[in-house]
Amino acid sequence: MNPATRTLSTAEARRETLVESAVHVFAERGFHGTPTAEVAKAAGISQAYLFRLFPTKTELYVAAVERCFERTLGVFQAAAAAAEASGAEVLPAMGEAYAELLADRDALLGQLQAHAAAVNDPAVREAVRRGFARLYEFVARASRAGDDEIQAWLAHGMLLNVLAAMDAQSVDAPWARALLRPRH
Amino acid sequence: MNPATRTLSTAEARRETLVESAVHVFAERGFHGTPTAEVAKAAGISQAYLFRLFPTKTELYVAAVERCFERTLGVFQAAAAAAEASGAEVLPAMGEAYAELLADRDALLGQLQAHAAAVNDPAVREAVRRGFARLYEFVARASRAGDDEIQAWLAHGMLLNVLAAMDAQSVDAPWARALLRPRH
DNA sequence: CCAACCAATGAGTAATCAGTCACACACCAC
DNA sequence: GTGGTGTGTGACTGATTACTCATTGGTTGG
Repeated sequence: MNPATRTLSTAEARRETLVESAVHVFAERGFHGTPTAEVAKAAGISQAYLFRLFPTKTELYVAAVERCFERTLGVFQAAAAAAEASGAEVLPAMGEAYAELLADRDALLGQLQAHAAAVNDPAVREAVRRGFARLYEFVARASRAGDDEIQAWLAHGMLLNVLAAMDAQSVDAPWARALLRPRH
Repeated sequence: MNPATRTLSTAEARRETLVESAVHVFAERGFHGTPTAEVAKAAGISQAYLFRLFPTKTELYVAAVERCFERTLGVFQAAAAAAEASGAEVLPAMGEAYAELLADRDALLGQLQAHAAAVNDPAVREAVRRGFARLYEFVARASRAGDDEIQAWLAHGMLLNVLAAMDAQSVDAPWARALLRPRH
């Protein structure tokens, strides 16, 4: 039967929506704080089927973490391409692209949660390292900036992650205003 | 009886060792990943007594997060005082003090876990905001640096947190070497 | 049409968790 | 010593969790 008129999805399509739902749900409460039942519910499938698609919670989580990094990388790739097309500086353009991620929240908070989970889970730690490596290598190649500049740029990104986690945008205090201020 | 020869501790002393143990244990696996029984065991008390000293797990966790920030702040205060005494620049001296925290790991990873837990727990979020505010205000006052400089300095700290979480020090790759390199 | 395959689930289960409670023992003032 | 106060625990409990299994029913090639 034509896949478009099927009532059953293919396992691959289900896996795809499951991972997207997982990114969203894990972003709020993290690996340990989010029950698999909740991820299944968000994806519109039964908990039993979740475990058929991903044999363990950790494997699903790793897939979600990888998706987070892919989405982040995608945003920066698009920003870099746009900057090169218009002849603008690549690194500042990618910095401004962070605003898109801040609006989304999922990719940013998902990374933050992944960093926390990486501390004592080897599989997550490997996934985070791979994601970081790809991000660094892309930025280094696309921006042609020096190591110091890239380091400072990535550090600023990590600061934005943390400020997003504590919702600094809704704090009216000097420290919040100073730290959220865009660099010039 | 002389407190030194008591076999029972005072509740206050127990609370103190409990919080210190909590900082250590929560640093590895975070709020949701760490059972209260494990914290009690690390502190050498029963789980029942833990709940007498702190009525909920969240209250204990908030106390541990506050302790993390106090320890971090203490390290920077000491570094700033030493720098002023020797006439050195304050901000770089505090940056080098990060090495002490990296060796300890508890305070650094504790903060990282707190950032993750802050996303959906209002009490933790408030504690993290308070800690961040105090840290920022101390650095601003002690270093007399401009907002941009402080922002970059704190951002670099957040990057070090993340690199500690993924144990980048034991990764032999260009990205790890580049990001761990001290700024000049 | 049918047989083999695959998507999908309801209803579990054993383990773990935060939090409770009744009770034991140490300390100290009198 | 005795009684009152504070320290400390073993033994629970009800809820939640990751994960399983038997089964149903849609889909497809021949």
